[in-house]
Amino acid sequence: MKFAQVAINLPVKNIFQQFTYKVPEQLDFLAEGWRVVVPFGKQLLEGFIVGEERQVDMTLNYKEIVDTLGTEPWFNEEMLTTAHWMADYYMCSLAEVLRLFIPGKKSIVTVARYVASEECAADLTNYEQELYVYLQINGPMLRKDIVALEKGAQALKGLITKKAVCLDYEIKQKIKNKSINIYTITDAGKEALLIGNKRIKAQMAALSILQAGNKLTAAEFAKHKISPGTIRTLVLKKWAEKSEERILRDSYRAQGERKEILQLTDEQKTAITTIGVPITEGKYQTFLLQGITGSGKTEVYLRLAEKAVAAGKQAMVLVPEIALTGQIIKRFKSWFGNKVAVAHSKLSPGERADVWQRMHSGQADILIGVRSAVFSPFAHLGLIILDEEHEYTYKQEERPNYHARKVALERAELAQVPVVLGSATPDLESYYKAQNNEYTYLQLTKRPMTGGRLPAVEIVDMRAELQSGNKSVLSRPLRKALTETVQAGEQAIILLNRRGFSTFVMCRDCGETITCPNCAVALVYHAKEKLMRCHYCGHTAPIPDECPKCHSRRIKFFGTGTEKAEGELQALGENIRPIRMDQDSTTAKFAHEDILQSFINGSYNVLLGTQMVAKGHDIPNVTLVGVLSADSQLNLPDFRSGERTFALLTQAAGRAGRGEKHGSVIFQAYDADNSVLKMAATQDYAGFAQVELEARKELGYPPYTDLLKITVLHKAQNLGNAIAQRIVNFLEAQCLAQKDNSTQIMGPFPAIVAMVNNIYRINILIKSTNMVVVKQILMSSEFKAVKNIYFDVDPVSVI
DNA sequence: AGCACGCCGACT
DNA sequence: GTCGGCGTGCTC
Repeated sequence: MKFAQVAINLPVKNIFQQFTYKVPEQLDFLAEGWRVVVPFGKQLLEGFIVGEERQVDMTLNYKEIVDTLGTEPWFNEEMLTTAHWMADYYMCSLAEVLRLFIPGKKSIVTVARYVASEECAADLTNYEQELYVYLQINGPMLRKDIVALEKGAQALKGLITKKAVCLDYEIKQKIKNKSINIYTITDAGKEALLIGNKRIKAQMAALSILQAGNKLTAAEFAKHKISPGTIRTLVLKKWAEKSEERILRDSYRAQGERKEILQLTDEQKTAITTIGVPITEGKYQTFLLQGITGSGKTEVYLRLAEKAVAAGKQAMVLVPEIALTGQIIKRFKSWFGNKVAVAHSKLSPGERADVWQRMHSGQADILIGVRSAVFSPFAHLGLIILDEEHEYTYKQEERPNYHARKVALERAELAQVPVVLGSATPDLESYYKAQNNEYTYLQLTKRPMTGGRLPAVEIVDMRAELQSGNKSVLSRPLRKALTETVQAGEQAIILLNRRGFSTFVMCRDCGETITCPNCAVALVYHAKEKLMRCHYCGHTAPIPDECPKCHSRRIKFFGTGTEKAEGELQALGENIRPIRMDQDSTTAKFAHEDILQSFINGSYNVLLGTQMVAKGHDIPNVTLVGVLSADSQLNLPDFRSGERTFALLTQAAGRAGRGEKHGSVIFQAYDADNSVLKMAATQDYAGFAQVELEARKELGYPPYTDLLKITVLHKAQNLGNAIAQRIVNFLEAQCLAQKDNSTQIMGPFPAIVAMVNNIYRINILIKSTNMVVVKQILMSSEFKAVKNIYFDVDPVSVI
């Protein structure tokens, strides 16, 4: 390779091209997939070699690759192909995508300093001369320090043009490998041990331990009461050898538990056998595993992973959120011990690098991780599992707006491995594909524990409650059920649907609400901090005692937050001991686990919180689940609001009656006749899917079309609108020119939250059955690199 | 991202 | 007339 195409590791969206670099002779082993250090402009940056450049323009003066990062290529062919596909599909640059495949955003930091050149032929001005001498005396200086000097910027500019200074780079590897000294016995040592020597007892003891233990660390020697001095002597005598070994940090190491082998149902056995075939054969095939809550999907995952491991392969297990996945991690750890690596967003770049290194080197067999784990390197990938595949946390809401499921499927096809998509309430797109035999559909319909009994669900009409004089957030049936549950020594979960439950302030006389001055949203009342806060920009304001508009003192607090609900629960009686779990109470790393633990051990008997109480965990003593305002999300103007509500309610309901006892569920709603609620109450997924799919077909929404959301951000509303309108006009003209009637352009219209931090947000929504062409049109237009324009391919939310 | 270039307002 | 504001464009 004489010349290489290099993608530069820069977090910018407007560099779409690759750059050509000369490969110096001493680095002629370089090939595709290597990470390198290259000069770029005035800086040294990390680059990714993505190919060989054969058509070189000899009139150009190419720069040379400076150094390598690592001792082998980081990207294999499968990763590079996935990256190319992603850049194309998600409308971004290759470099932007490649960055996702490396742990940490930057791998190197370069510090550039100006050095006075050895000789200086040109005439210098007084200031230049002064700086030149200053540099000679004080040594290399940072640009910012020179500029801080009097007339520094001017003098520096002069010296640069007169070639009297040059840049000196210091490259720092950002990720420090944590390593440890390891001692091994040498042949000479073995011999010495064989001969023996009574006068050096400690050394002989150390040698025999070494011979038995093979590799030992200083800490392990200490356990055997062998001092560091003795070890040093052994190394000096060449009886032992010191080497460095990288230690791979693992924050989940402690979670070891007993391996539990559960009895499998026939359905589970069928699923395991069916999916086992492509695992052993090494073939790409996608399975949709739909299992009702409590039907033992995790057990299936474990057996499948075991099959993969038995075949000498690795498994990637993706989960929506690590905090809600304690159970899965525990079970995998109990089965596979330290062969399990866990990757989540709270890992430091170093820790994440270690986890990925374990997968890359094949030291670990199983990777459990969130969205970003889909980019981990694997030595020999054999299986991909996506748990709760319908969850929207798999979609990245920032650039590049990828969906981990989509990426996983792509990688799986390239690596020829099977994918298992598991869910109780599959994403309608996945379900649709399963219906059309694109995916293999497998079902788990029975609960092994309670013989398939699902909880009884009651829908309570809150309007009727209000009419009969109950102003509380708790309906009478729910109060009654709560009292009975705690009296029976059982536990309850109360889910507050966040939306519609934040407390806002409104004037009773003029109807004015207190809104954020920077964003187009109402401020939320926080009782604990005694202030109003904006949930978008963090702006805070004091609690008003009069209306800012009409100065009326008749101000009312609307809505009910978790805090208020907690108060009402406590008022029910002293038998009720509620604990709250929401964003505010779970900021610490394991606070979530702690709260759950104290609920499980019975210190509290009512768990109250937002969406997170509905997910993941399995508490046998919970027999009652109440959902306050079950329908609040249904009113959002988003075509997926029905699907979201159905999934949430089904999951929440599934928390009741996980143990021996039968569970009951209460949905409180203002629109009690809503068909989505009714179908969620009877857990009728197939019925819901049929109705919903028909509606999607009618309205031209996924899975019948593809969506692309374009957002324009601008501090001036009219200018933003003008840009958006230009995009729409351009697209309409292009579609007309290409006689494309498979594309529908909607908008521009202001986003639901029309302004955040004083920046207006204007949306355009494109529905198309021919999205590839639409993307091509946009990517060859002037709009592709404009910084205020954002493309979101397959948006999760269209509002 | 950095950094240079370039075009307009407030100062020695 | 010069310093320096940040809008724009380029980096093999």
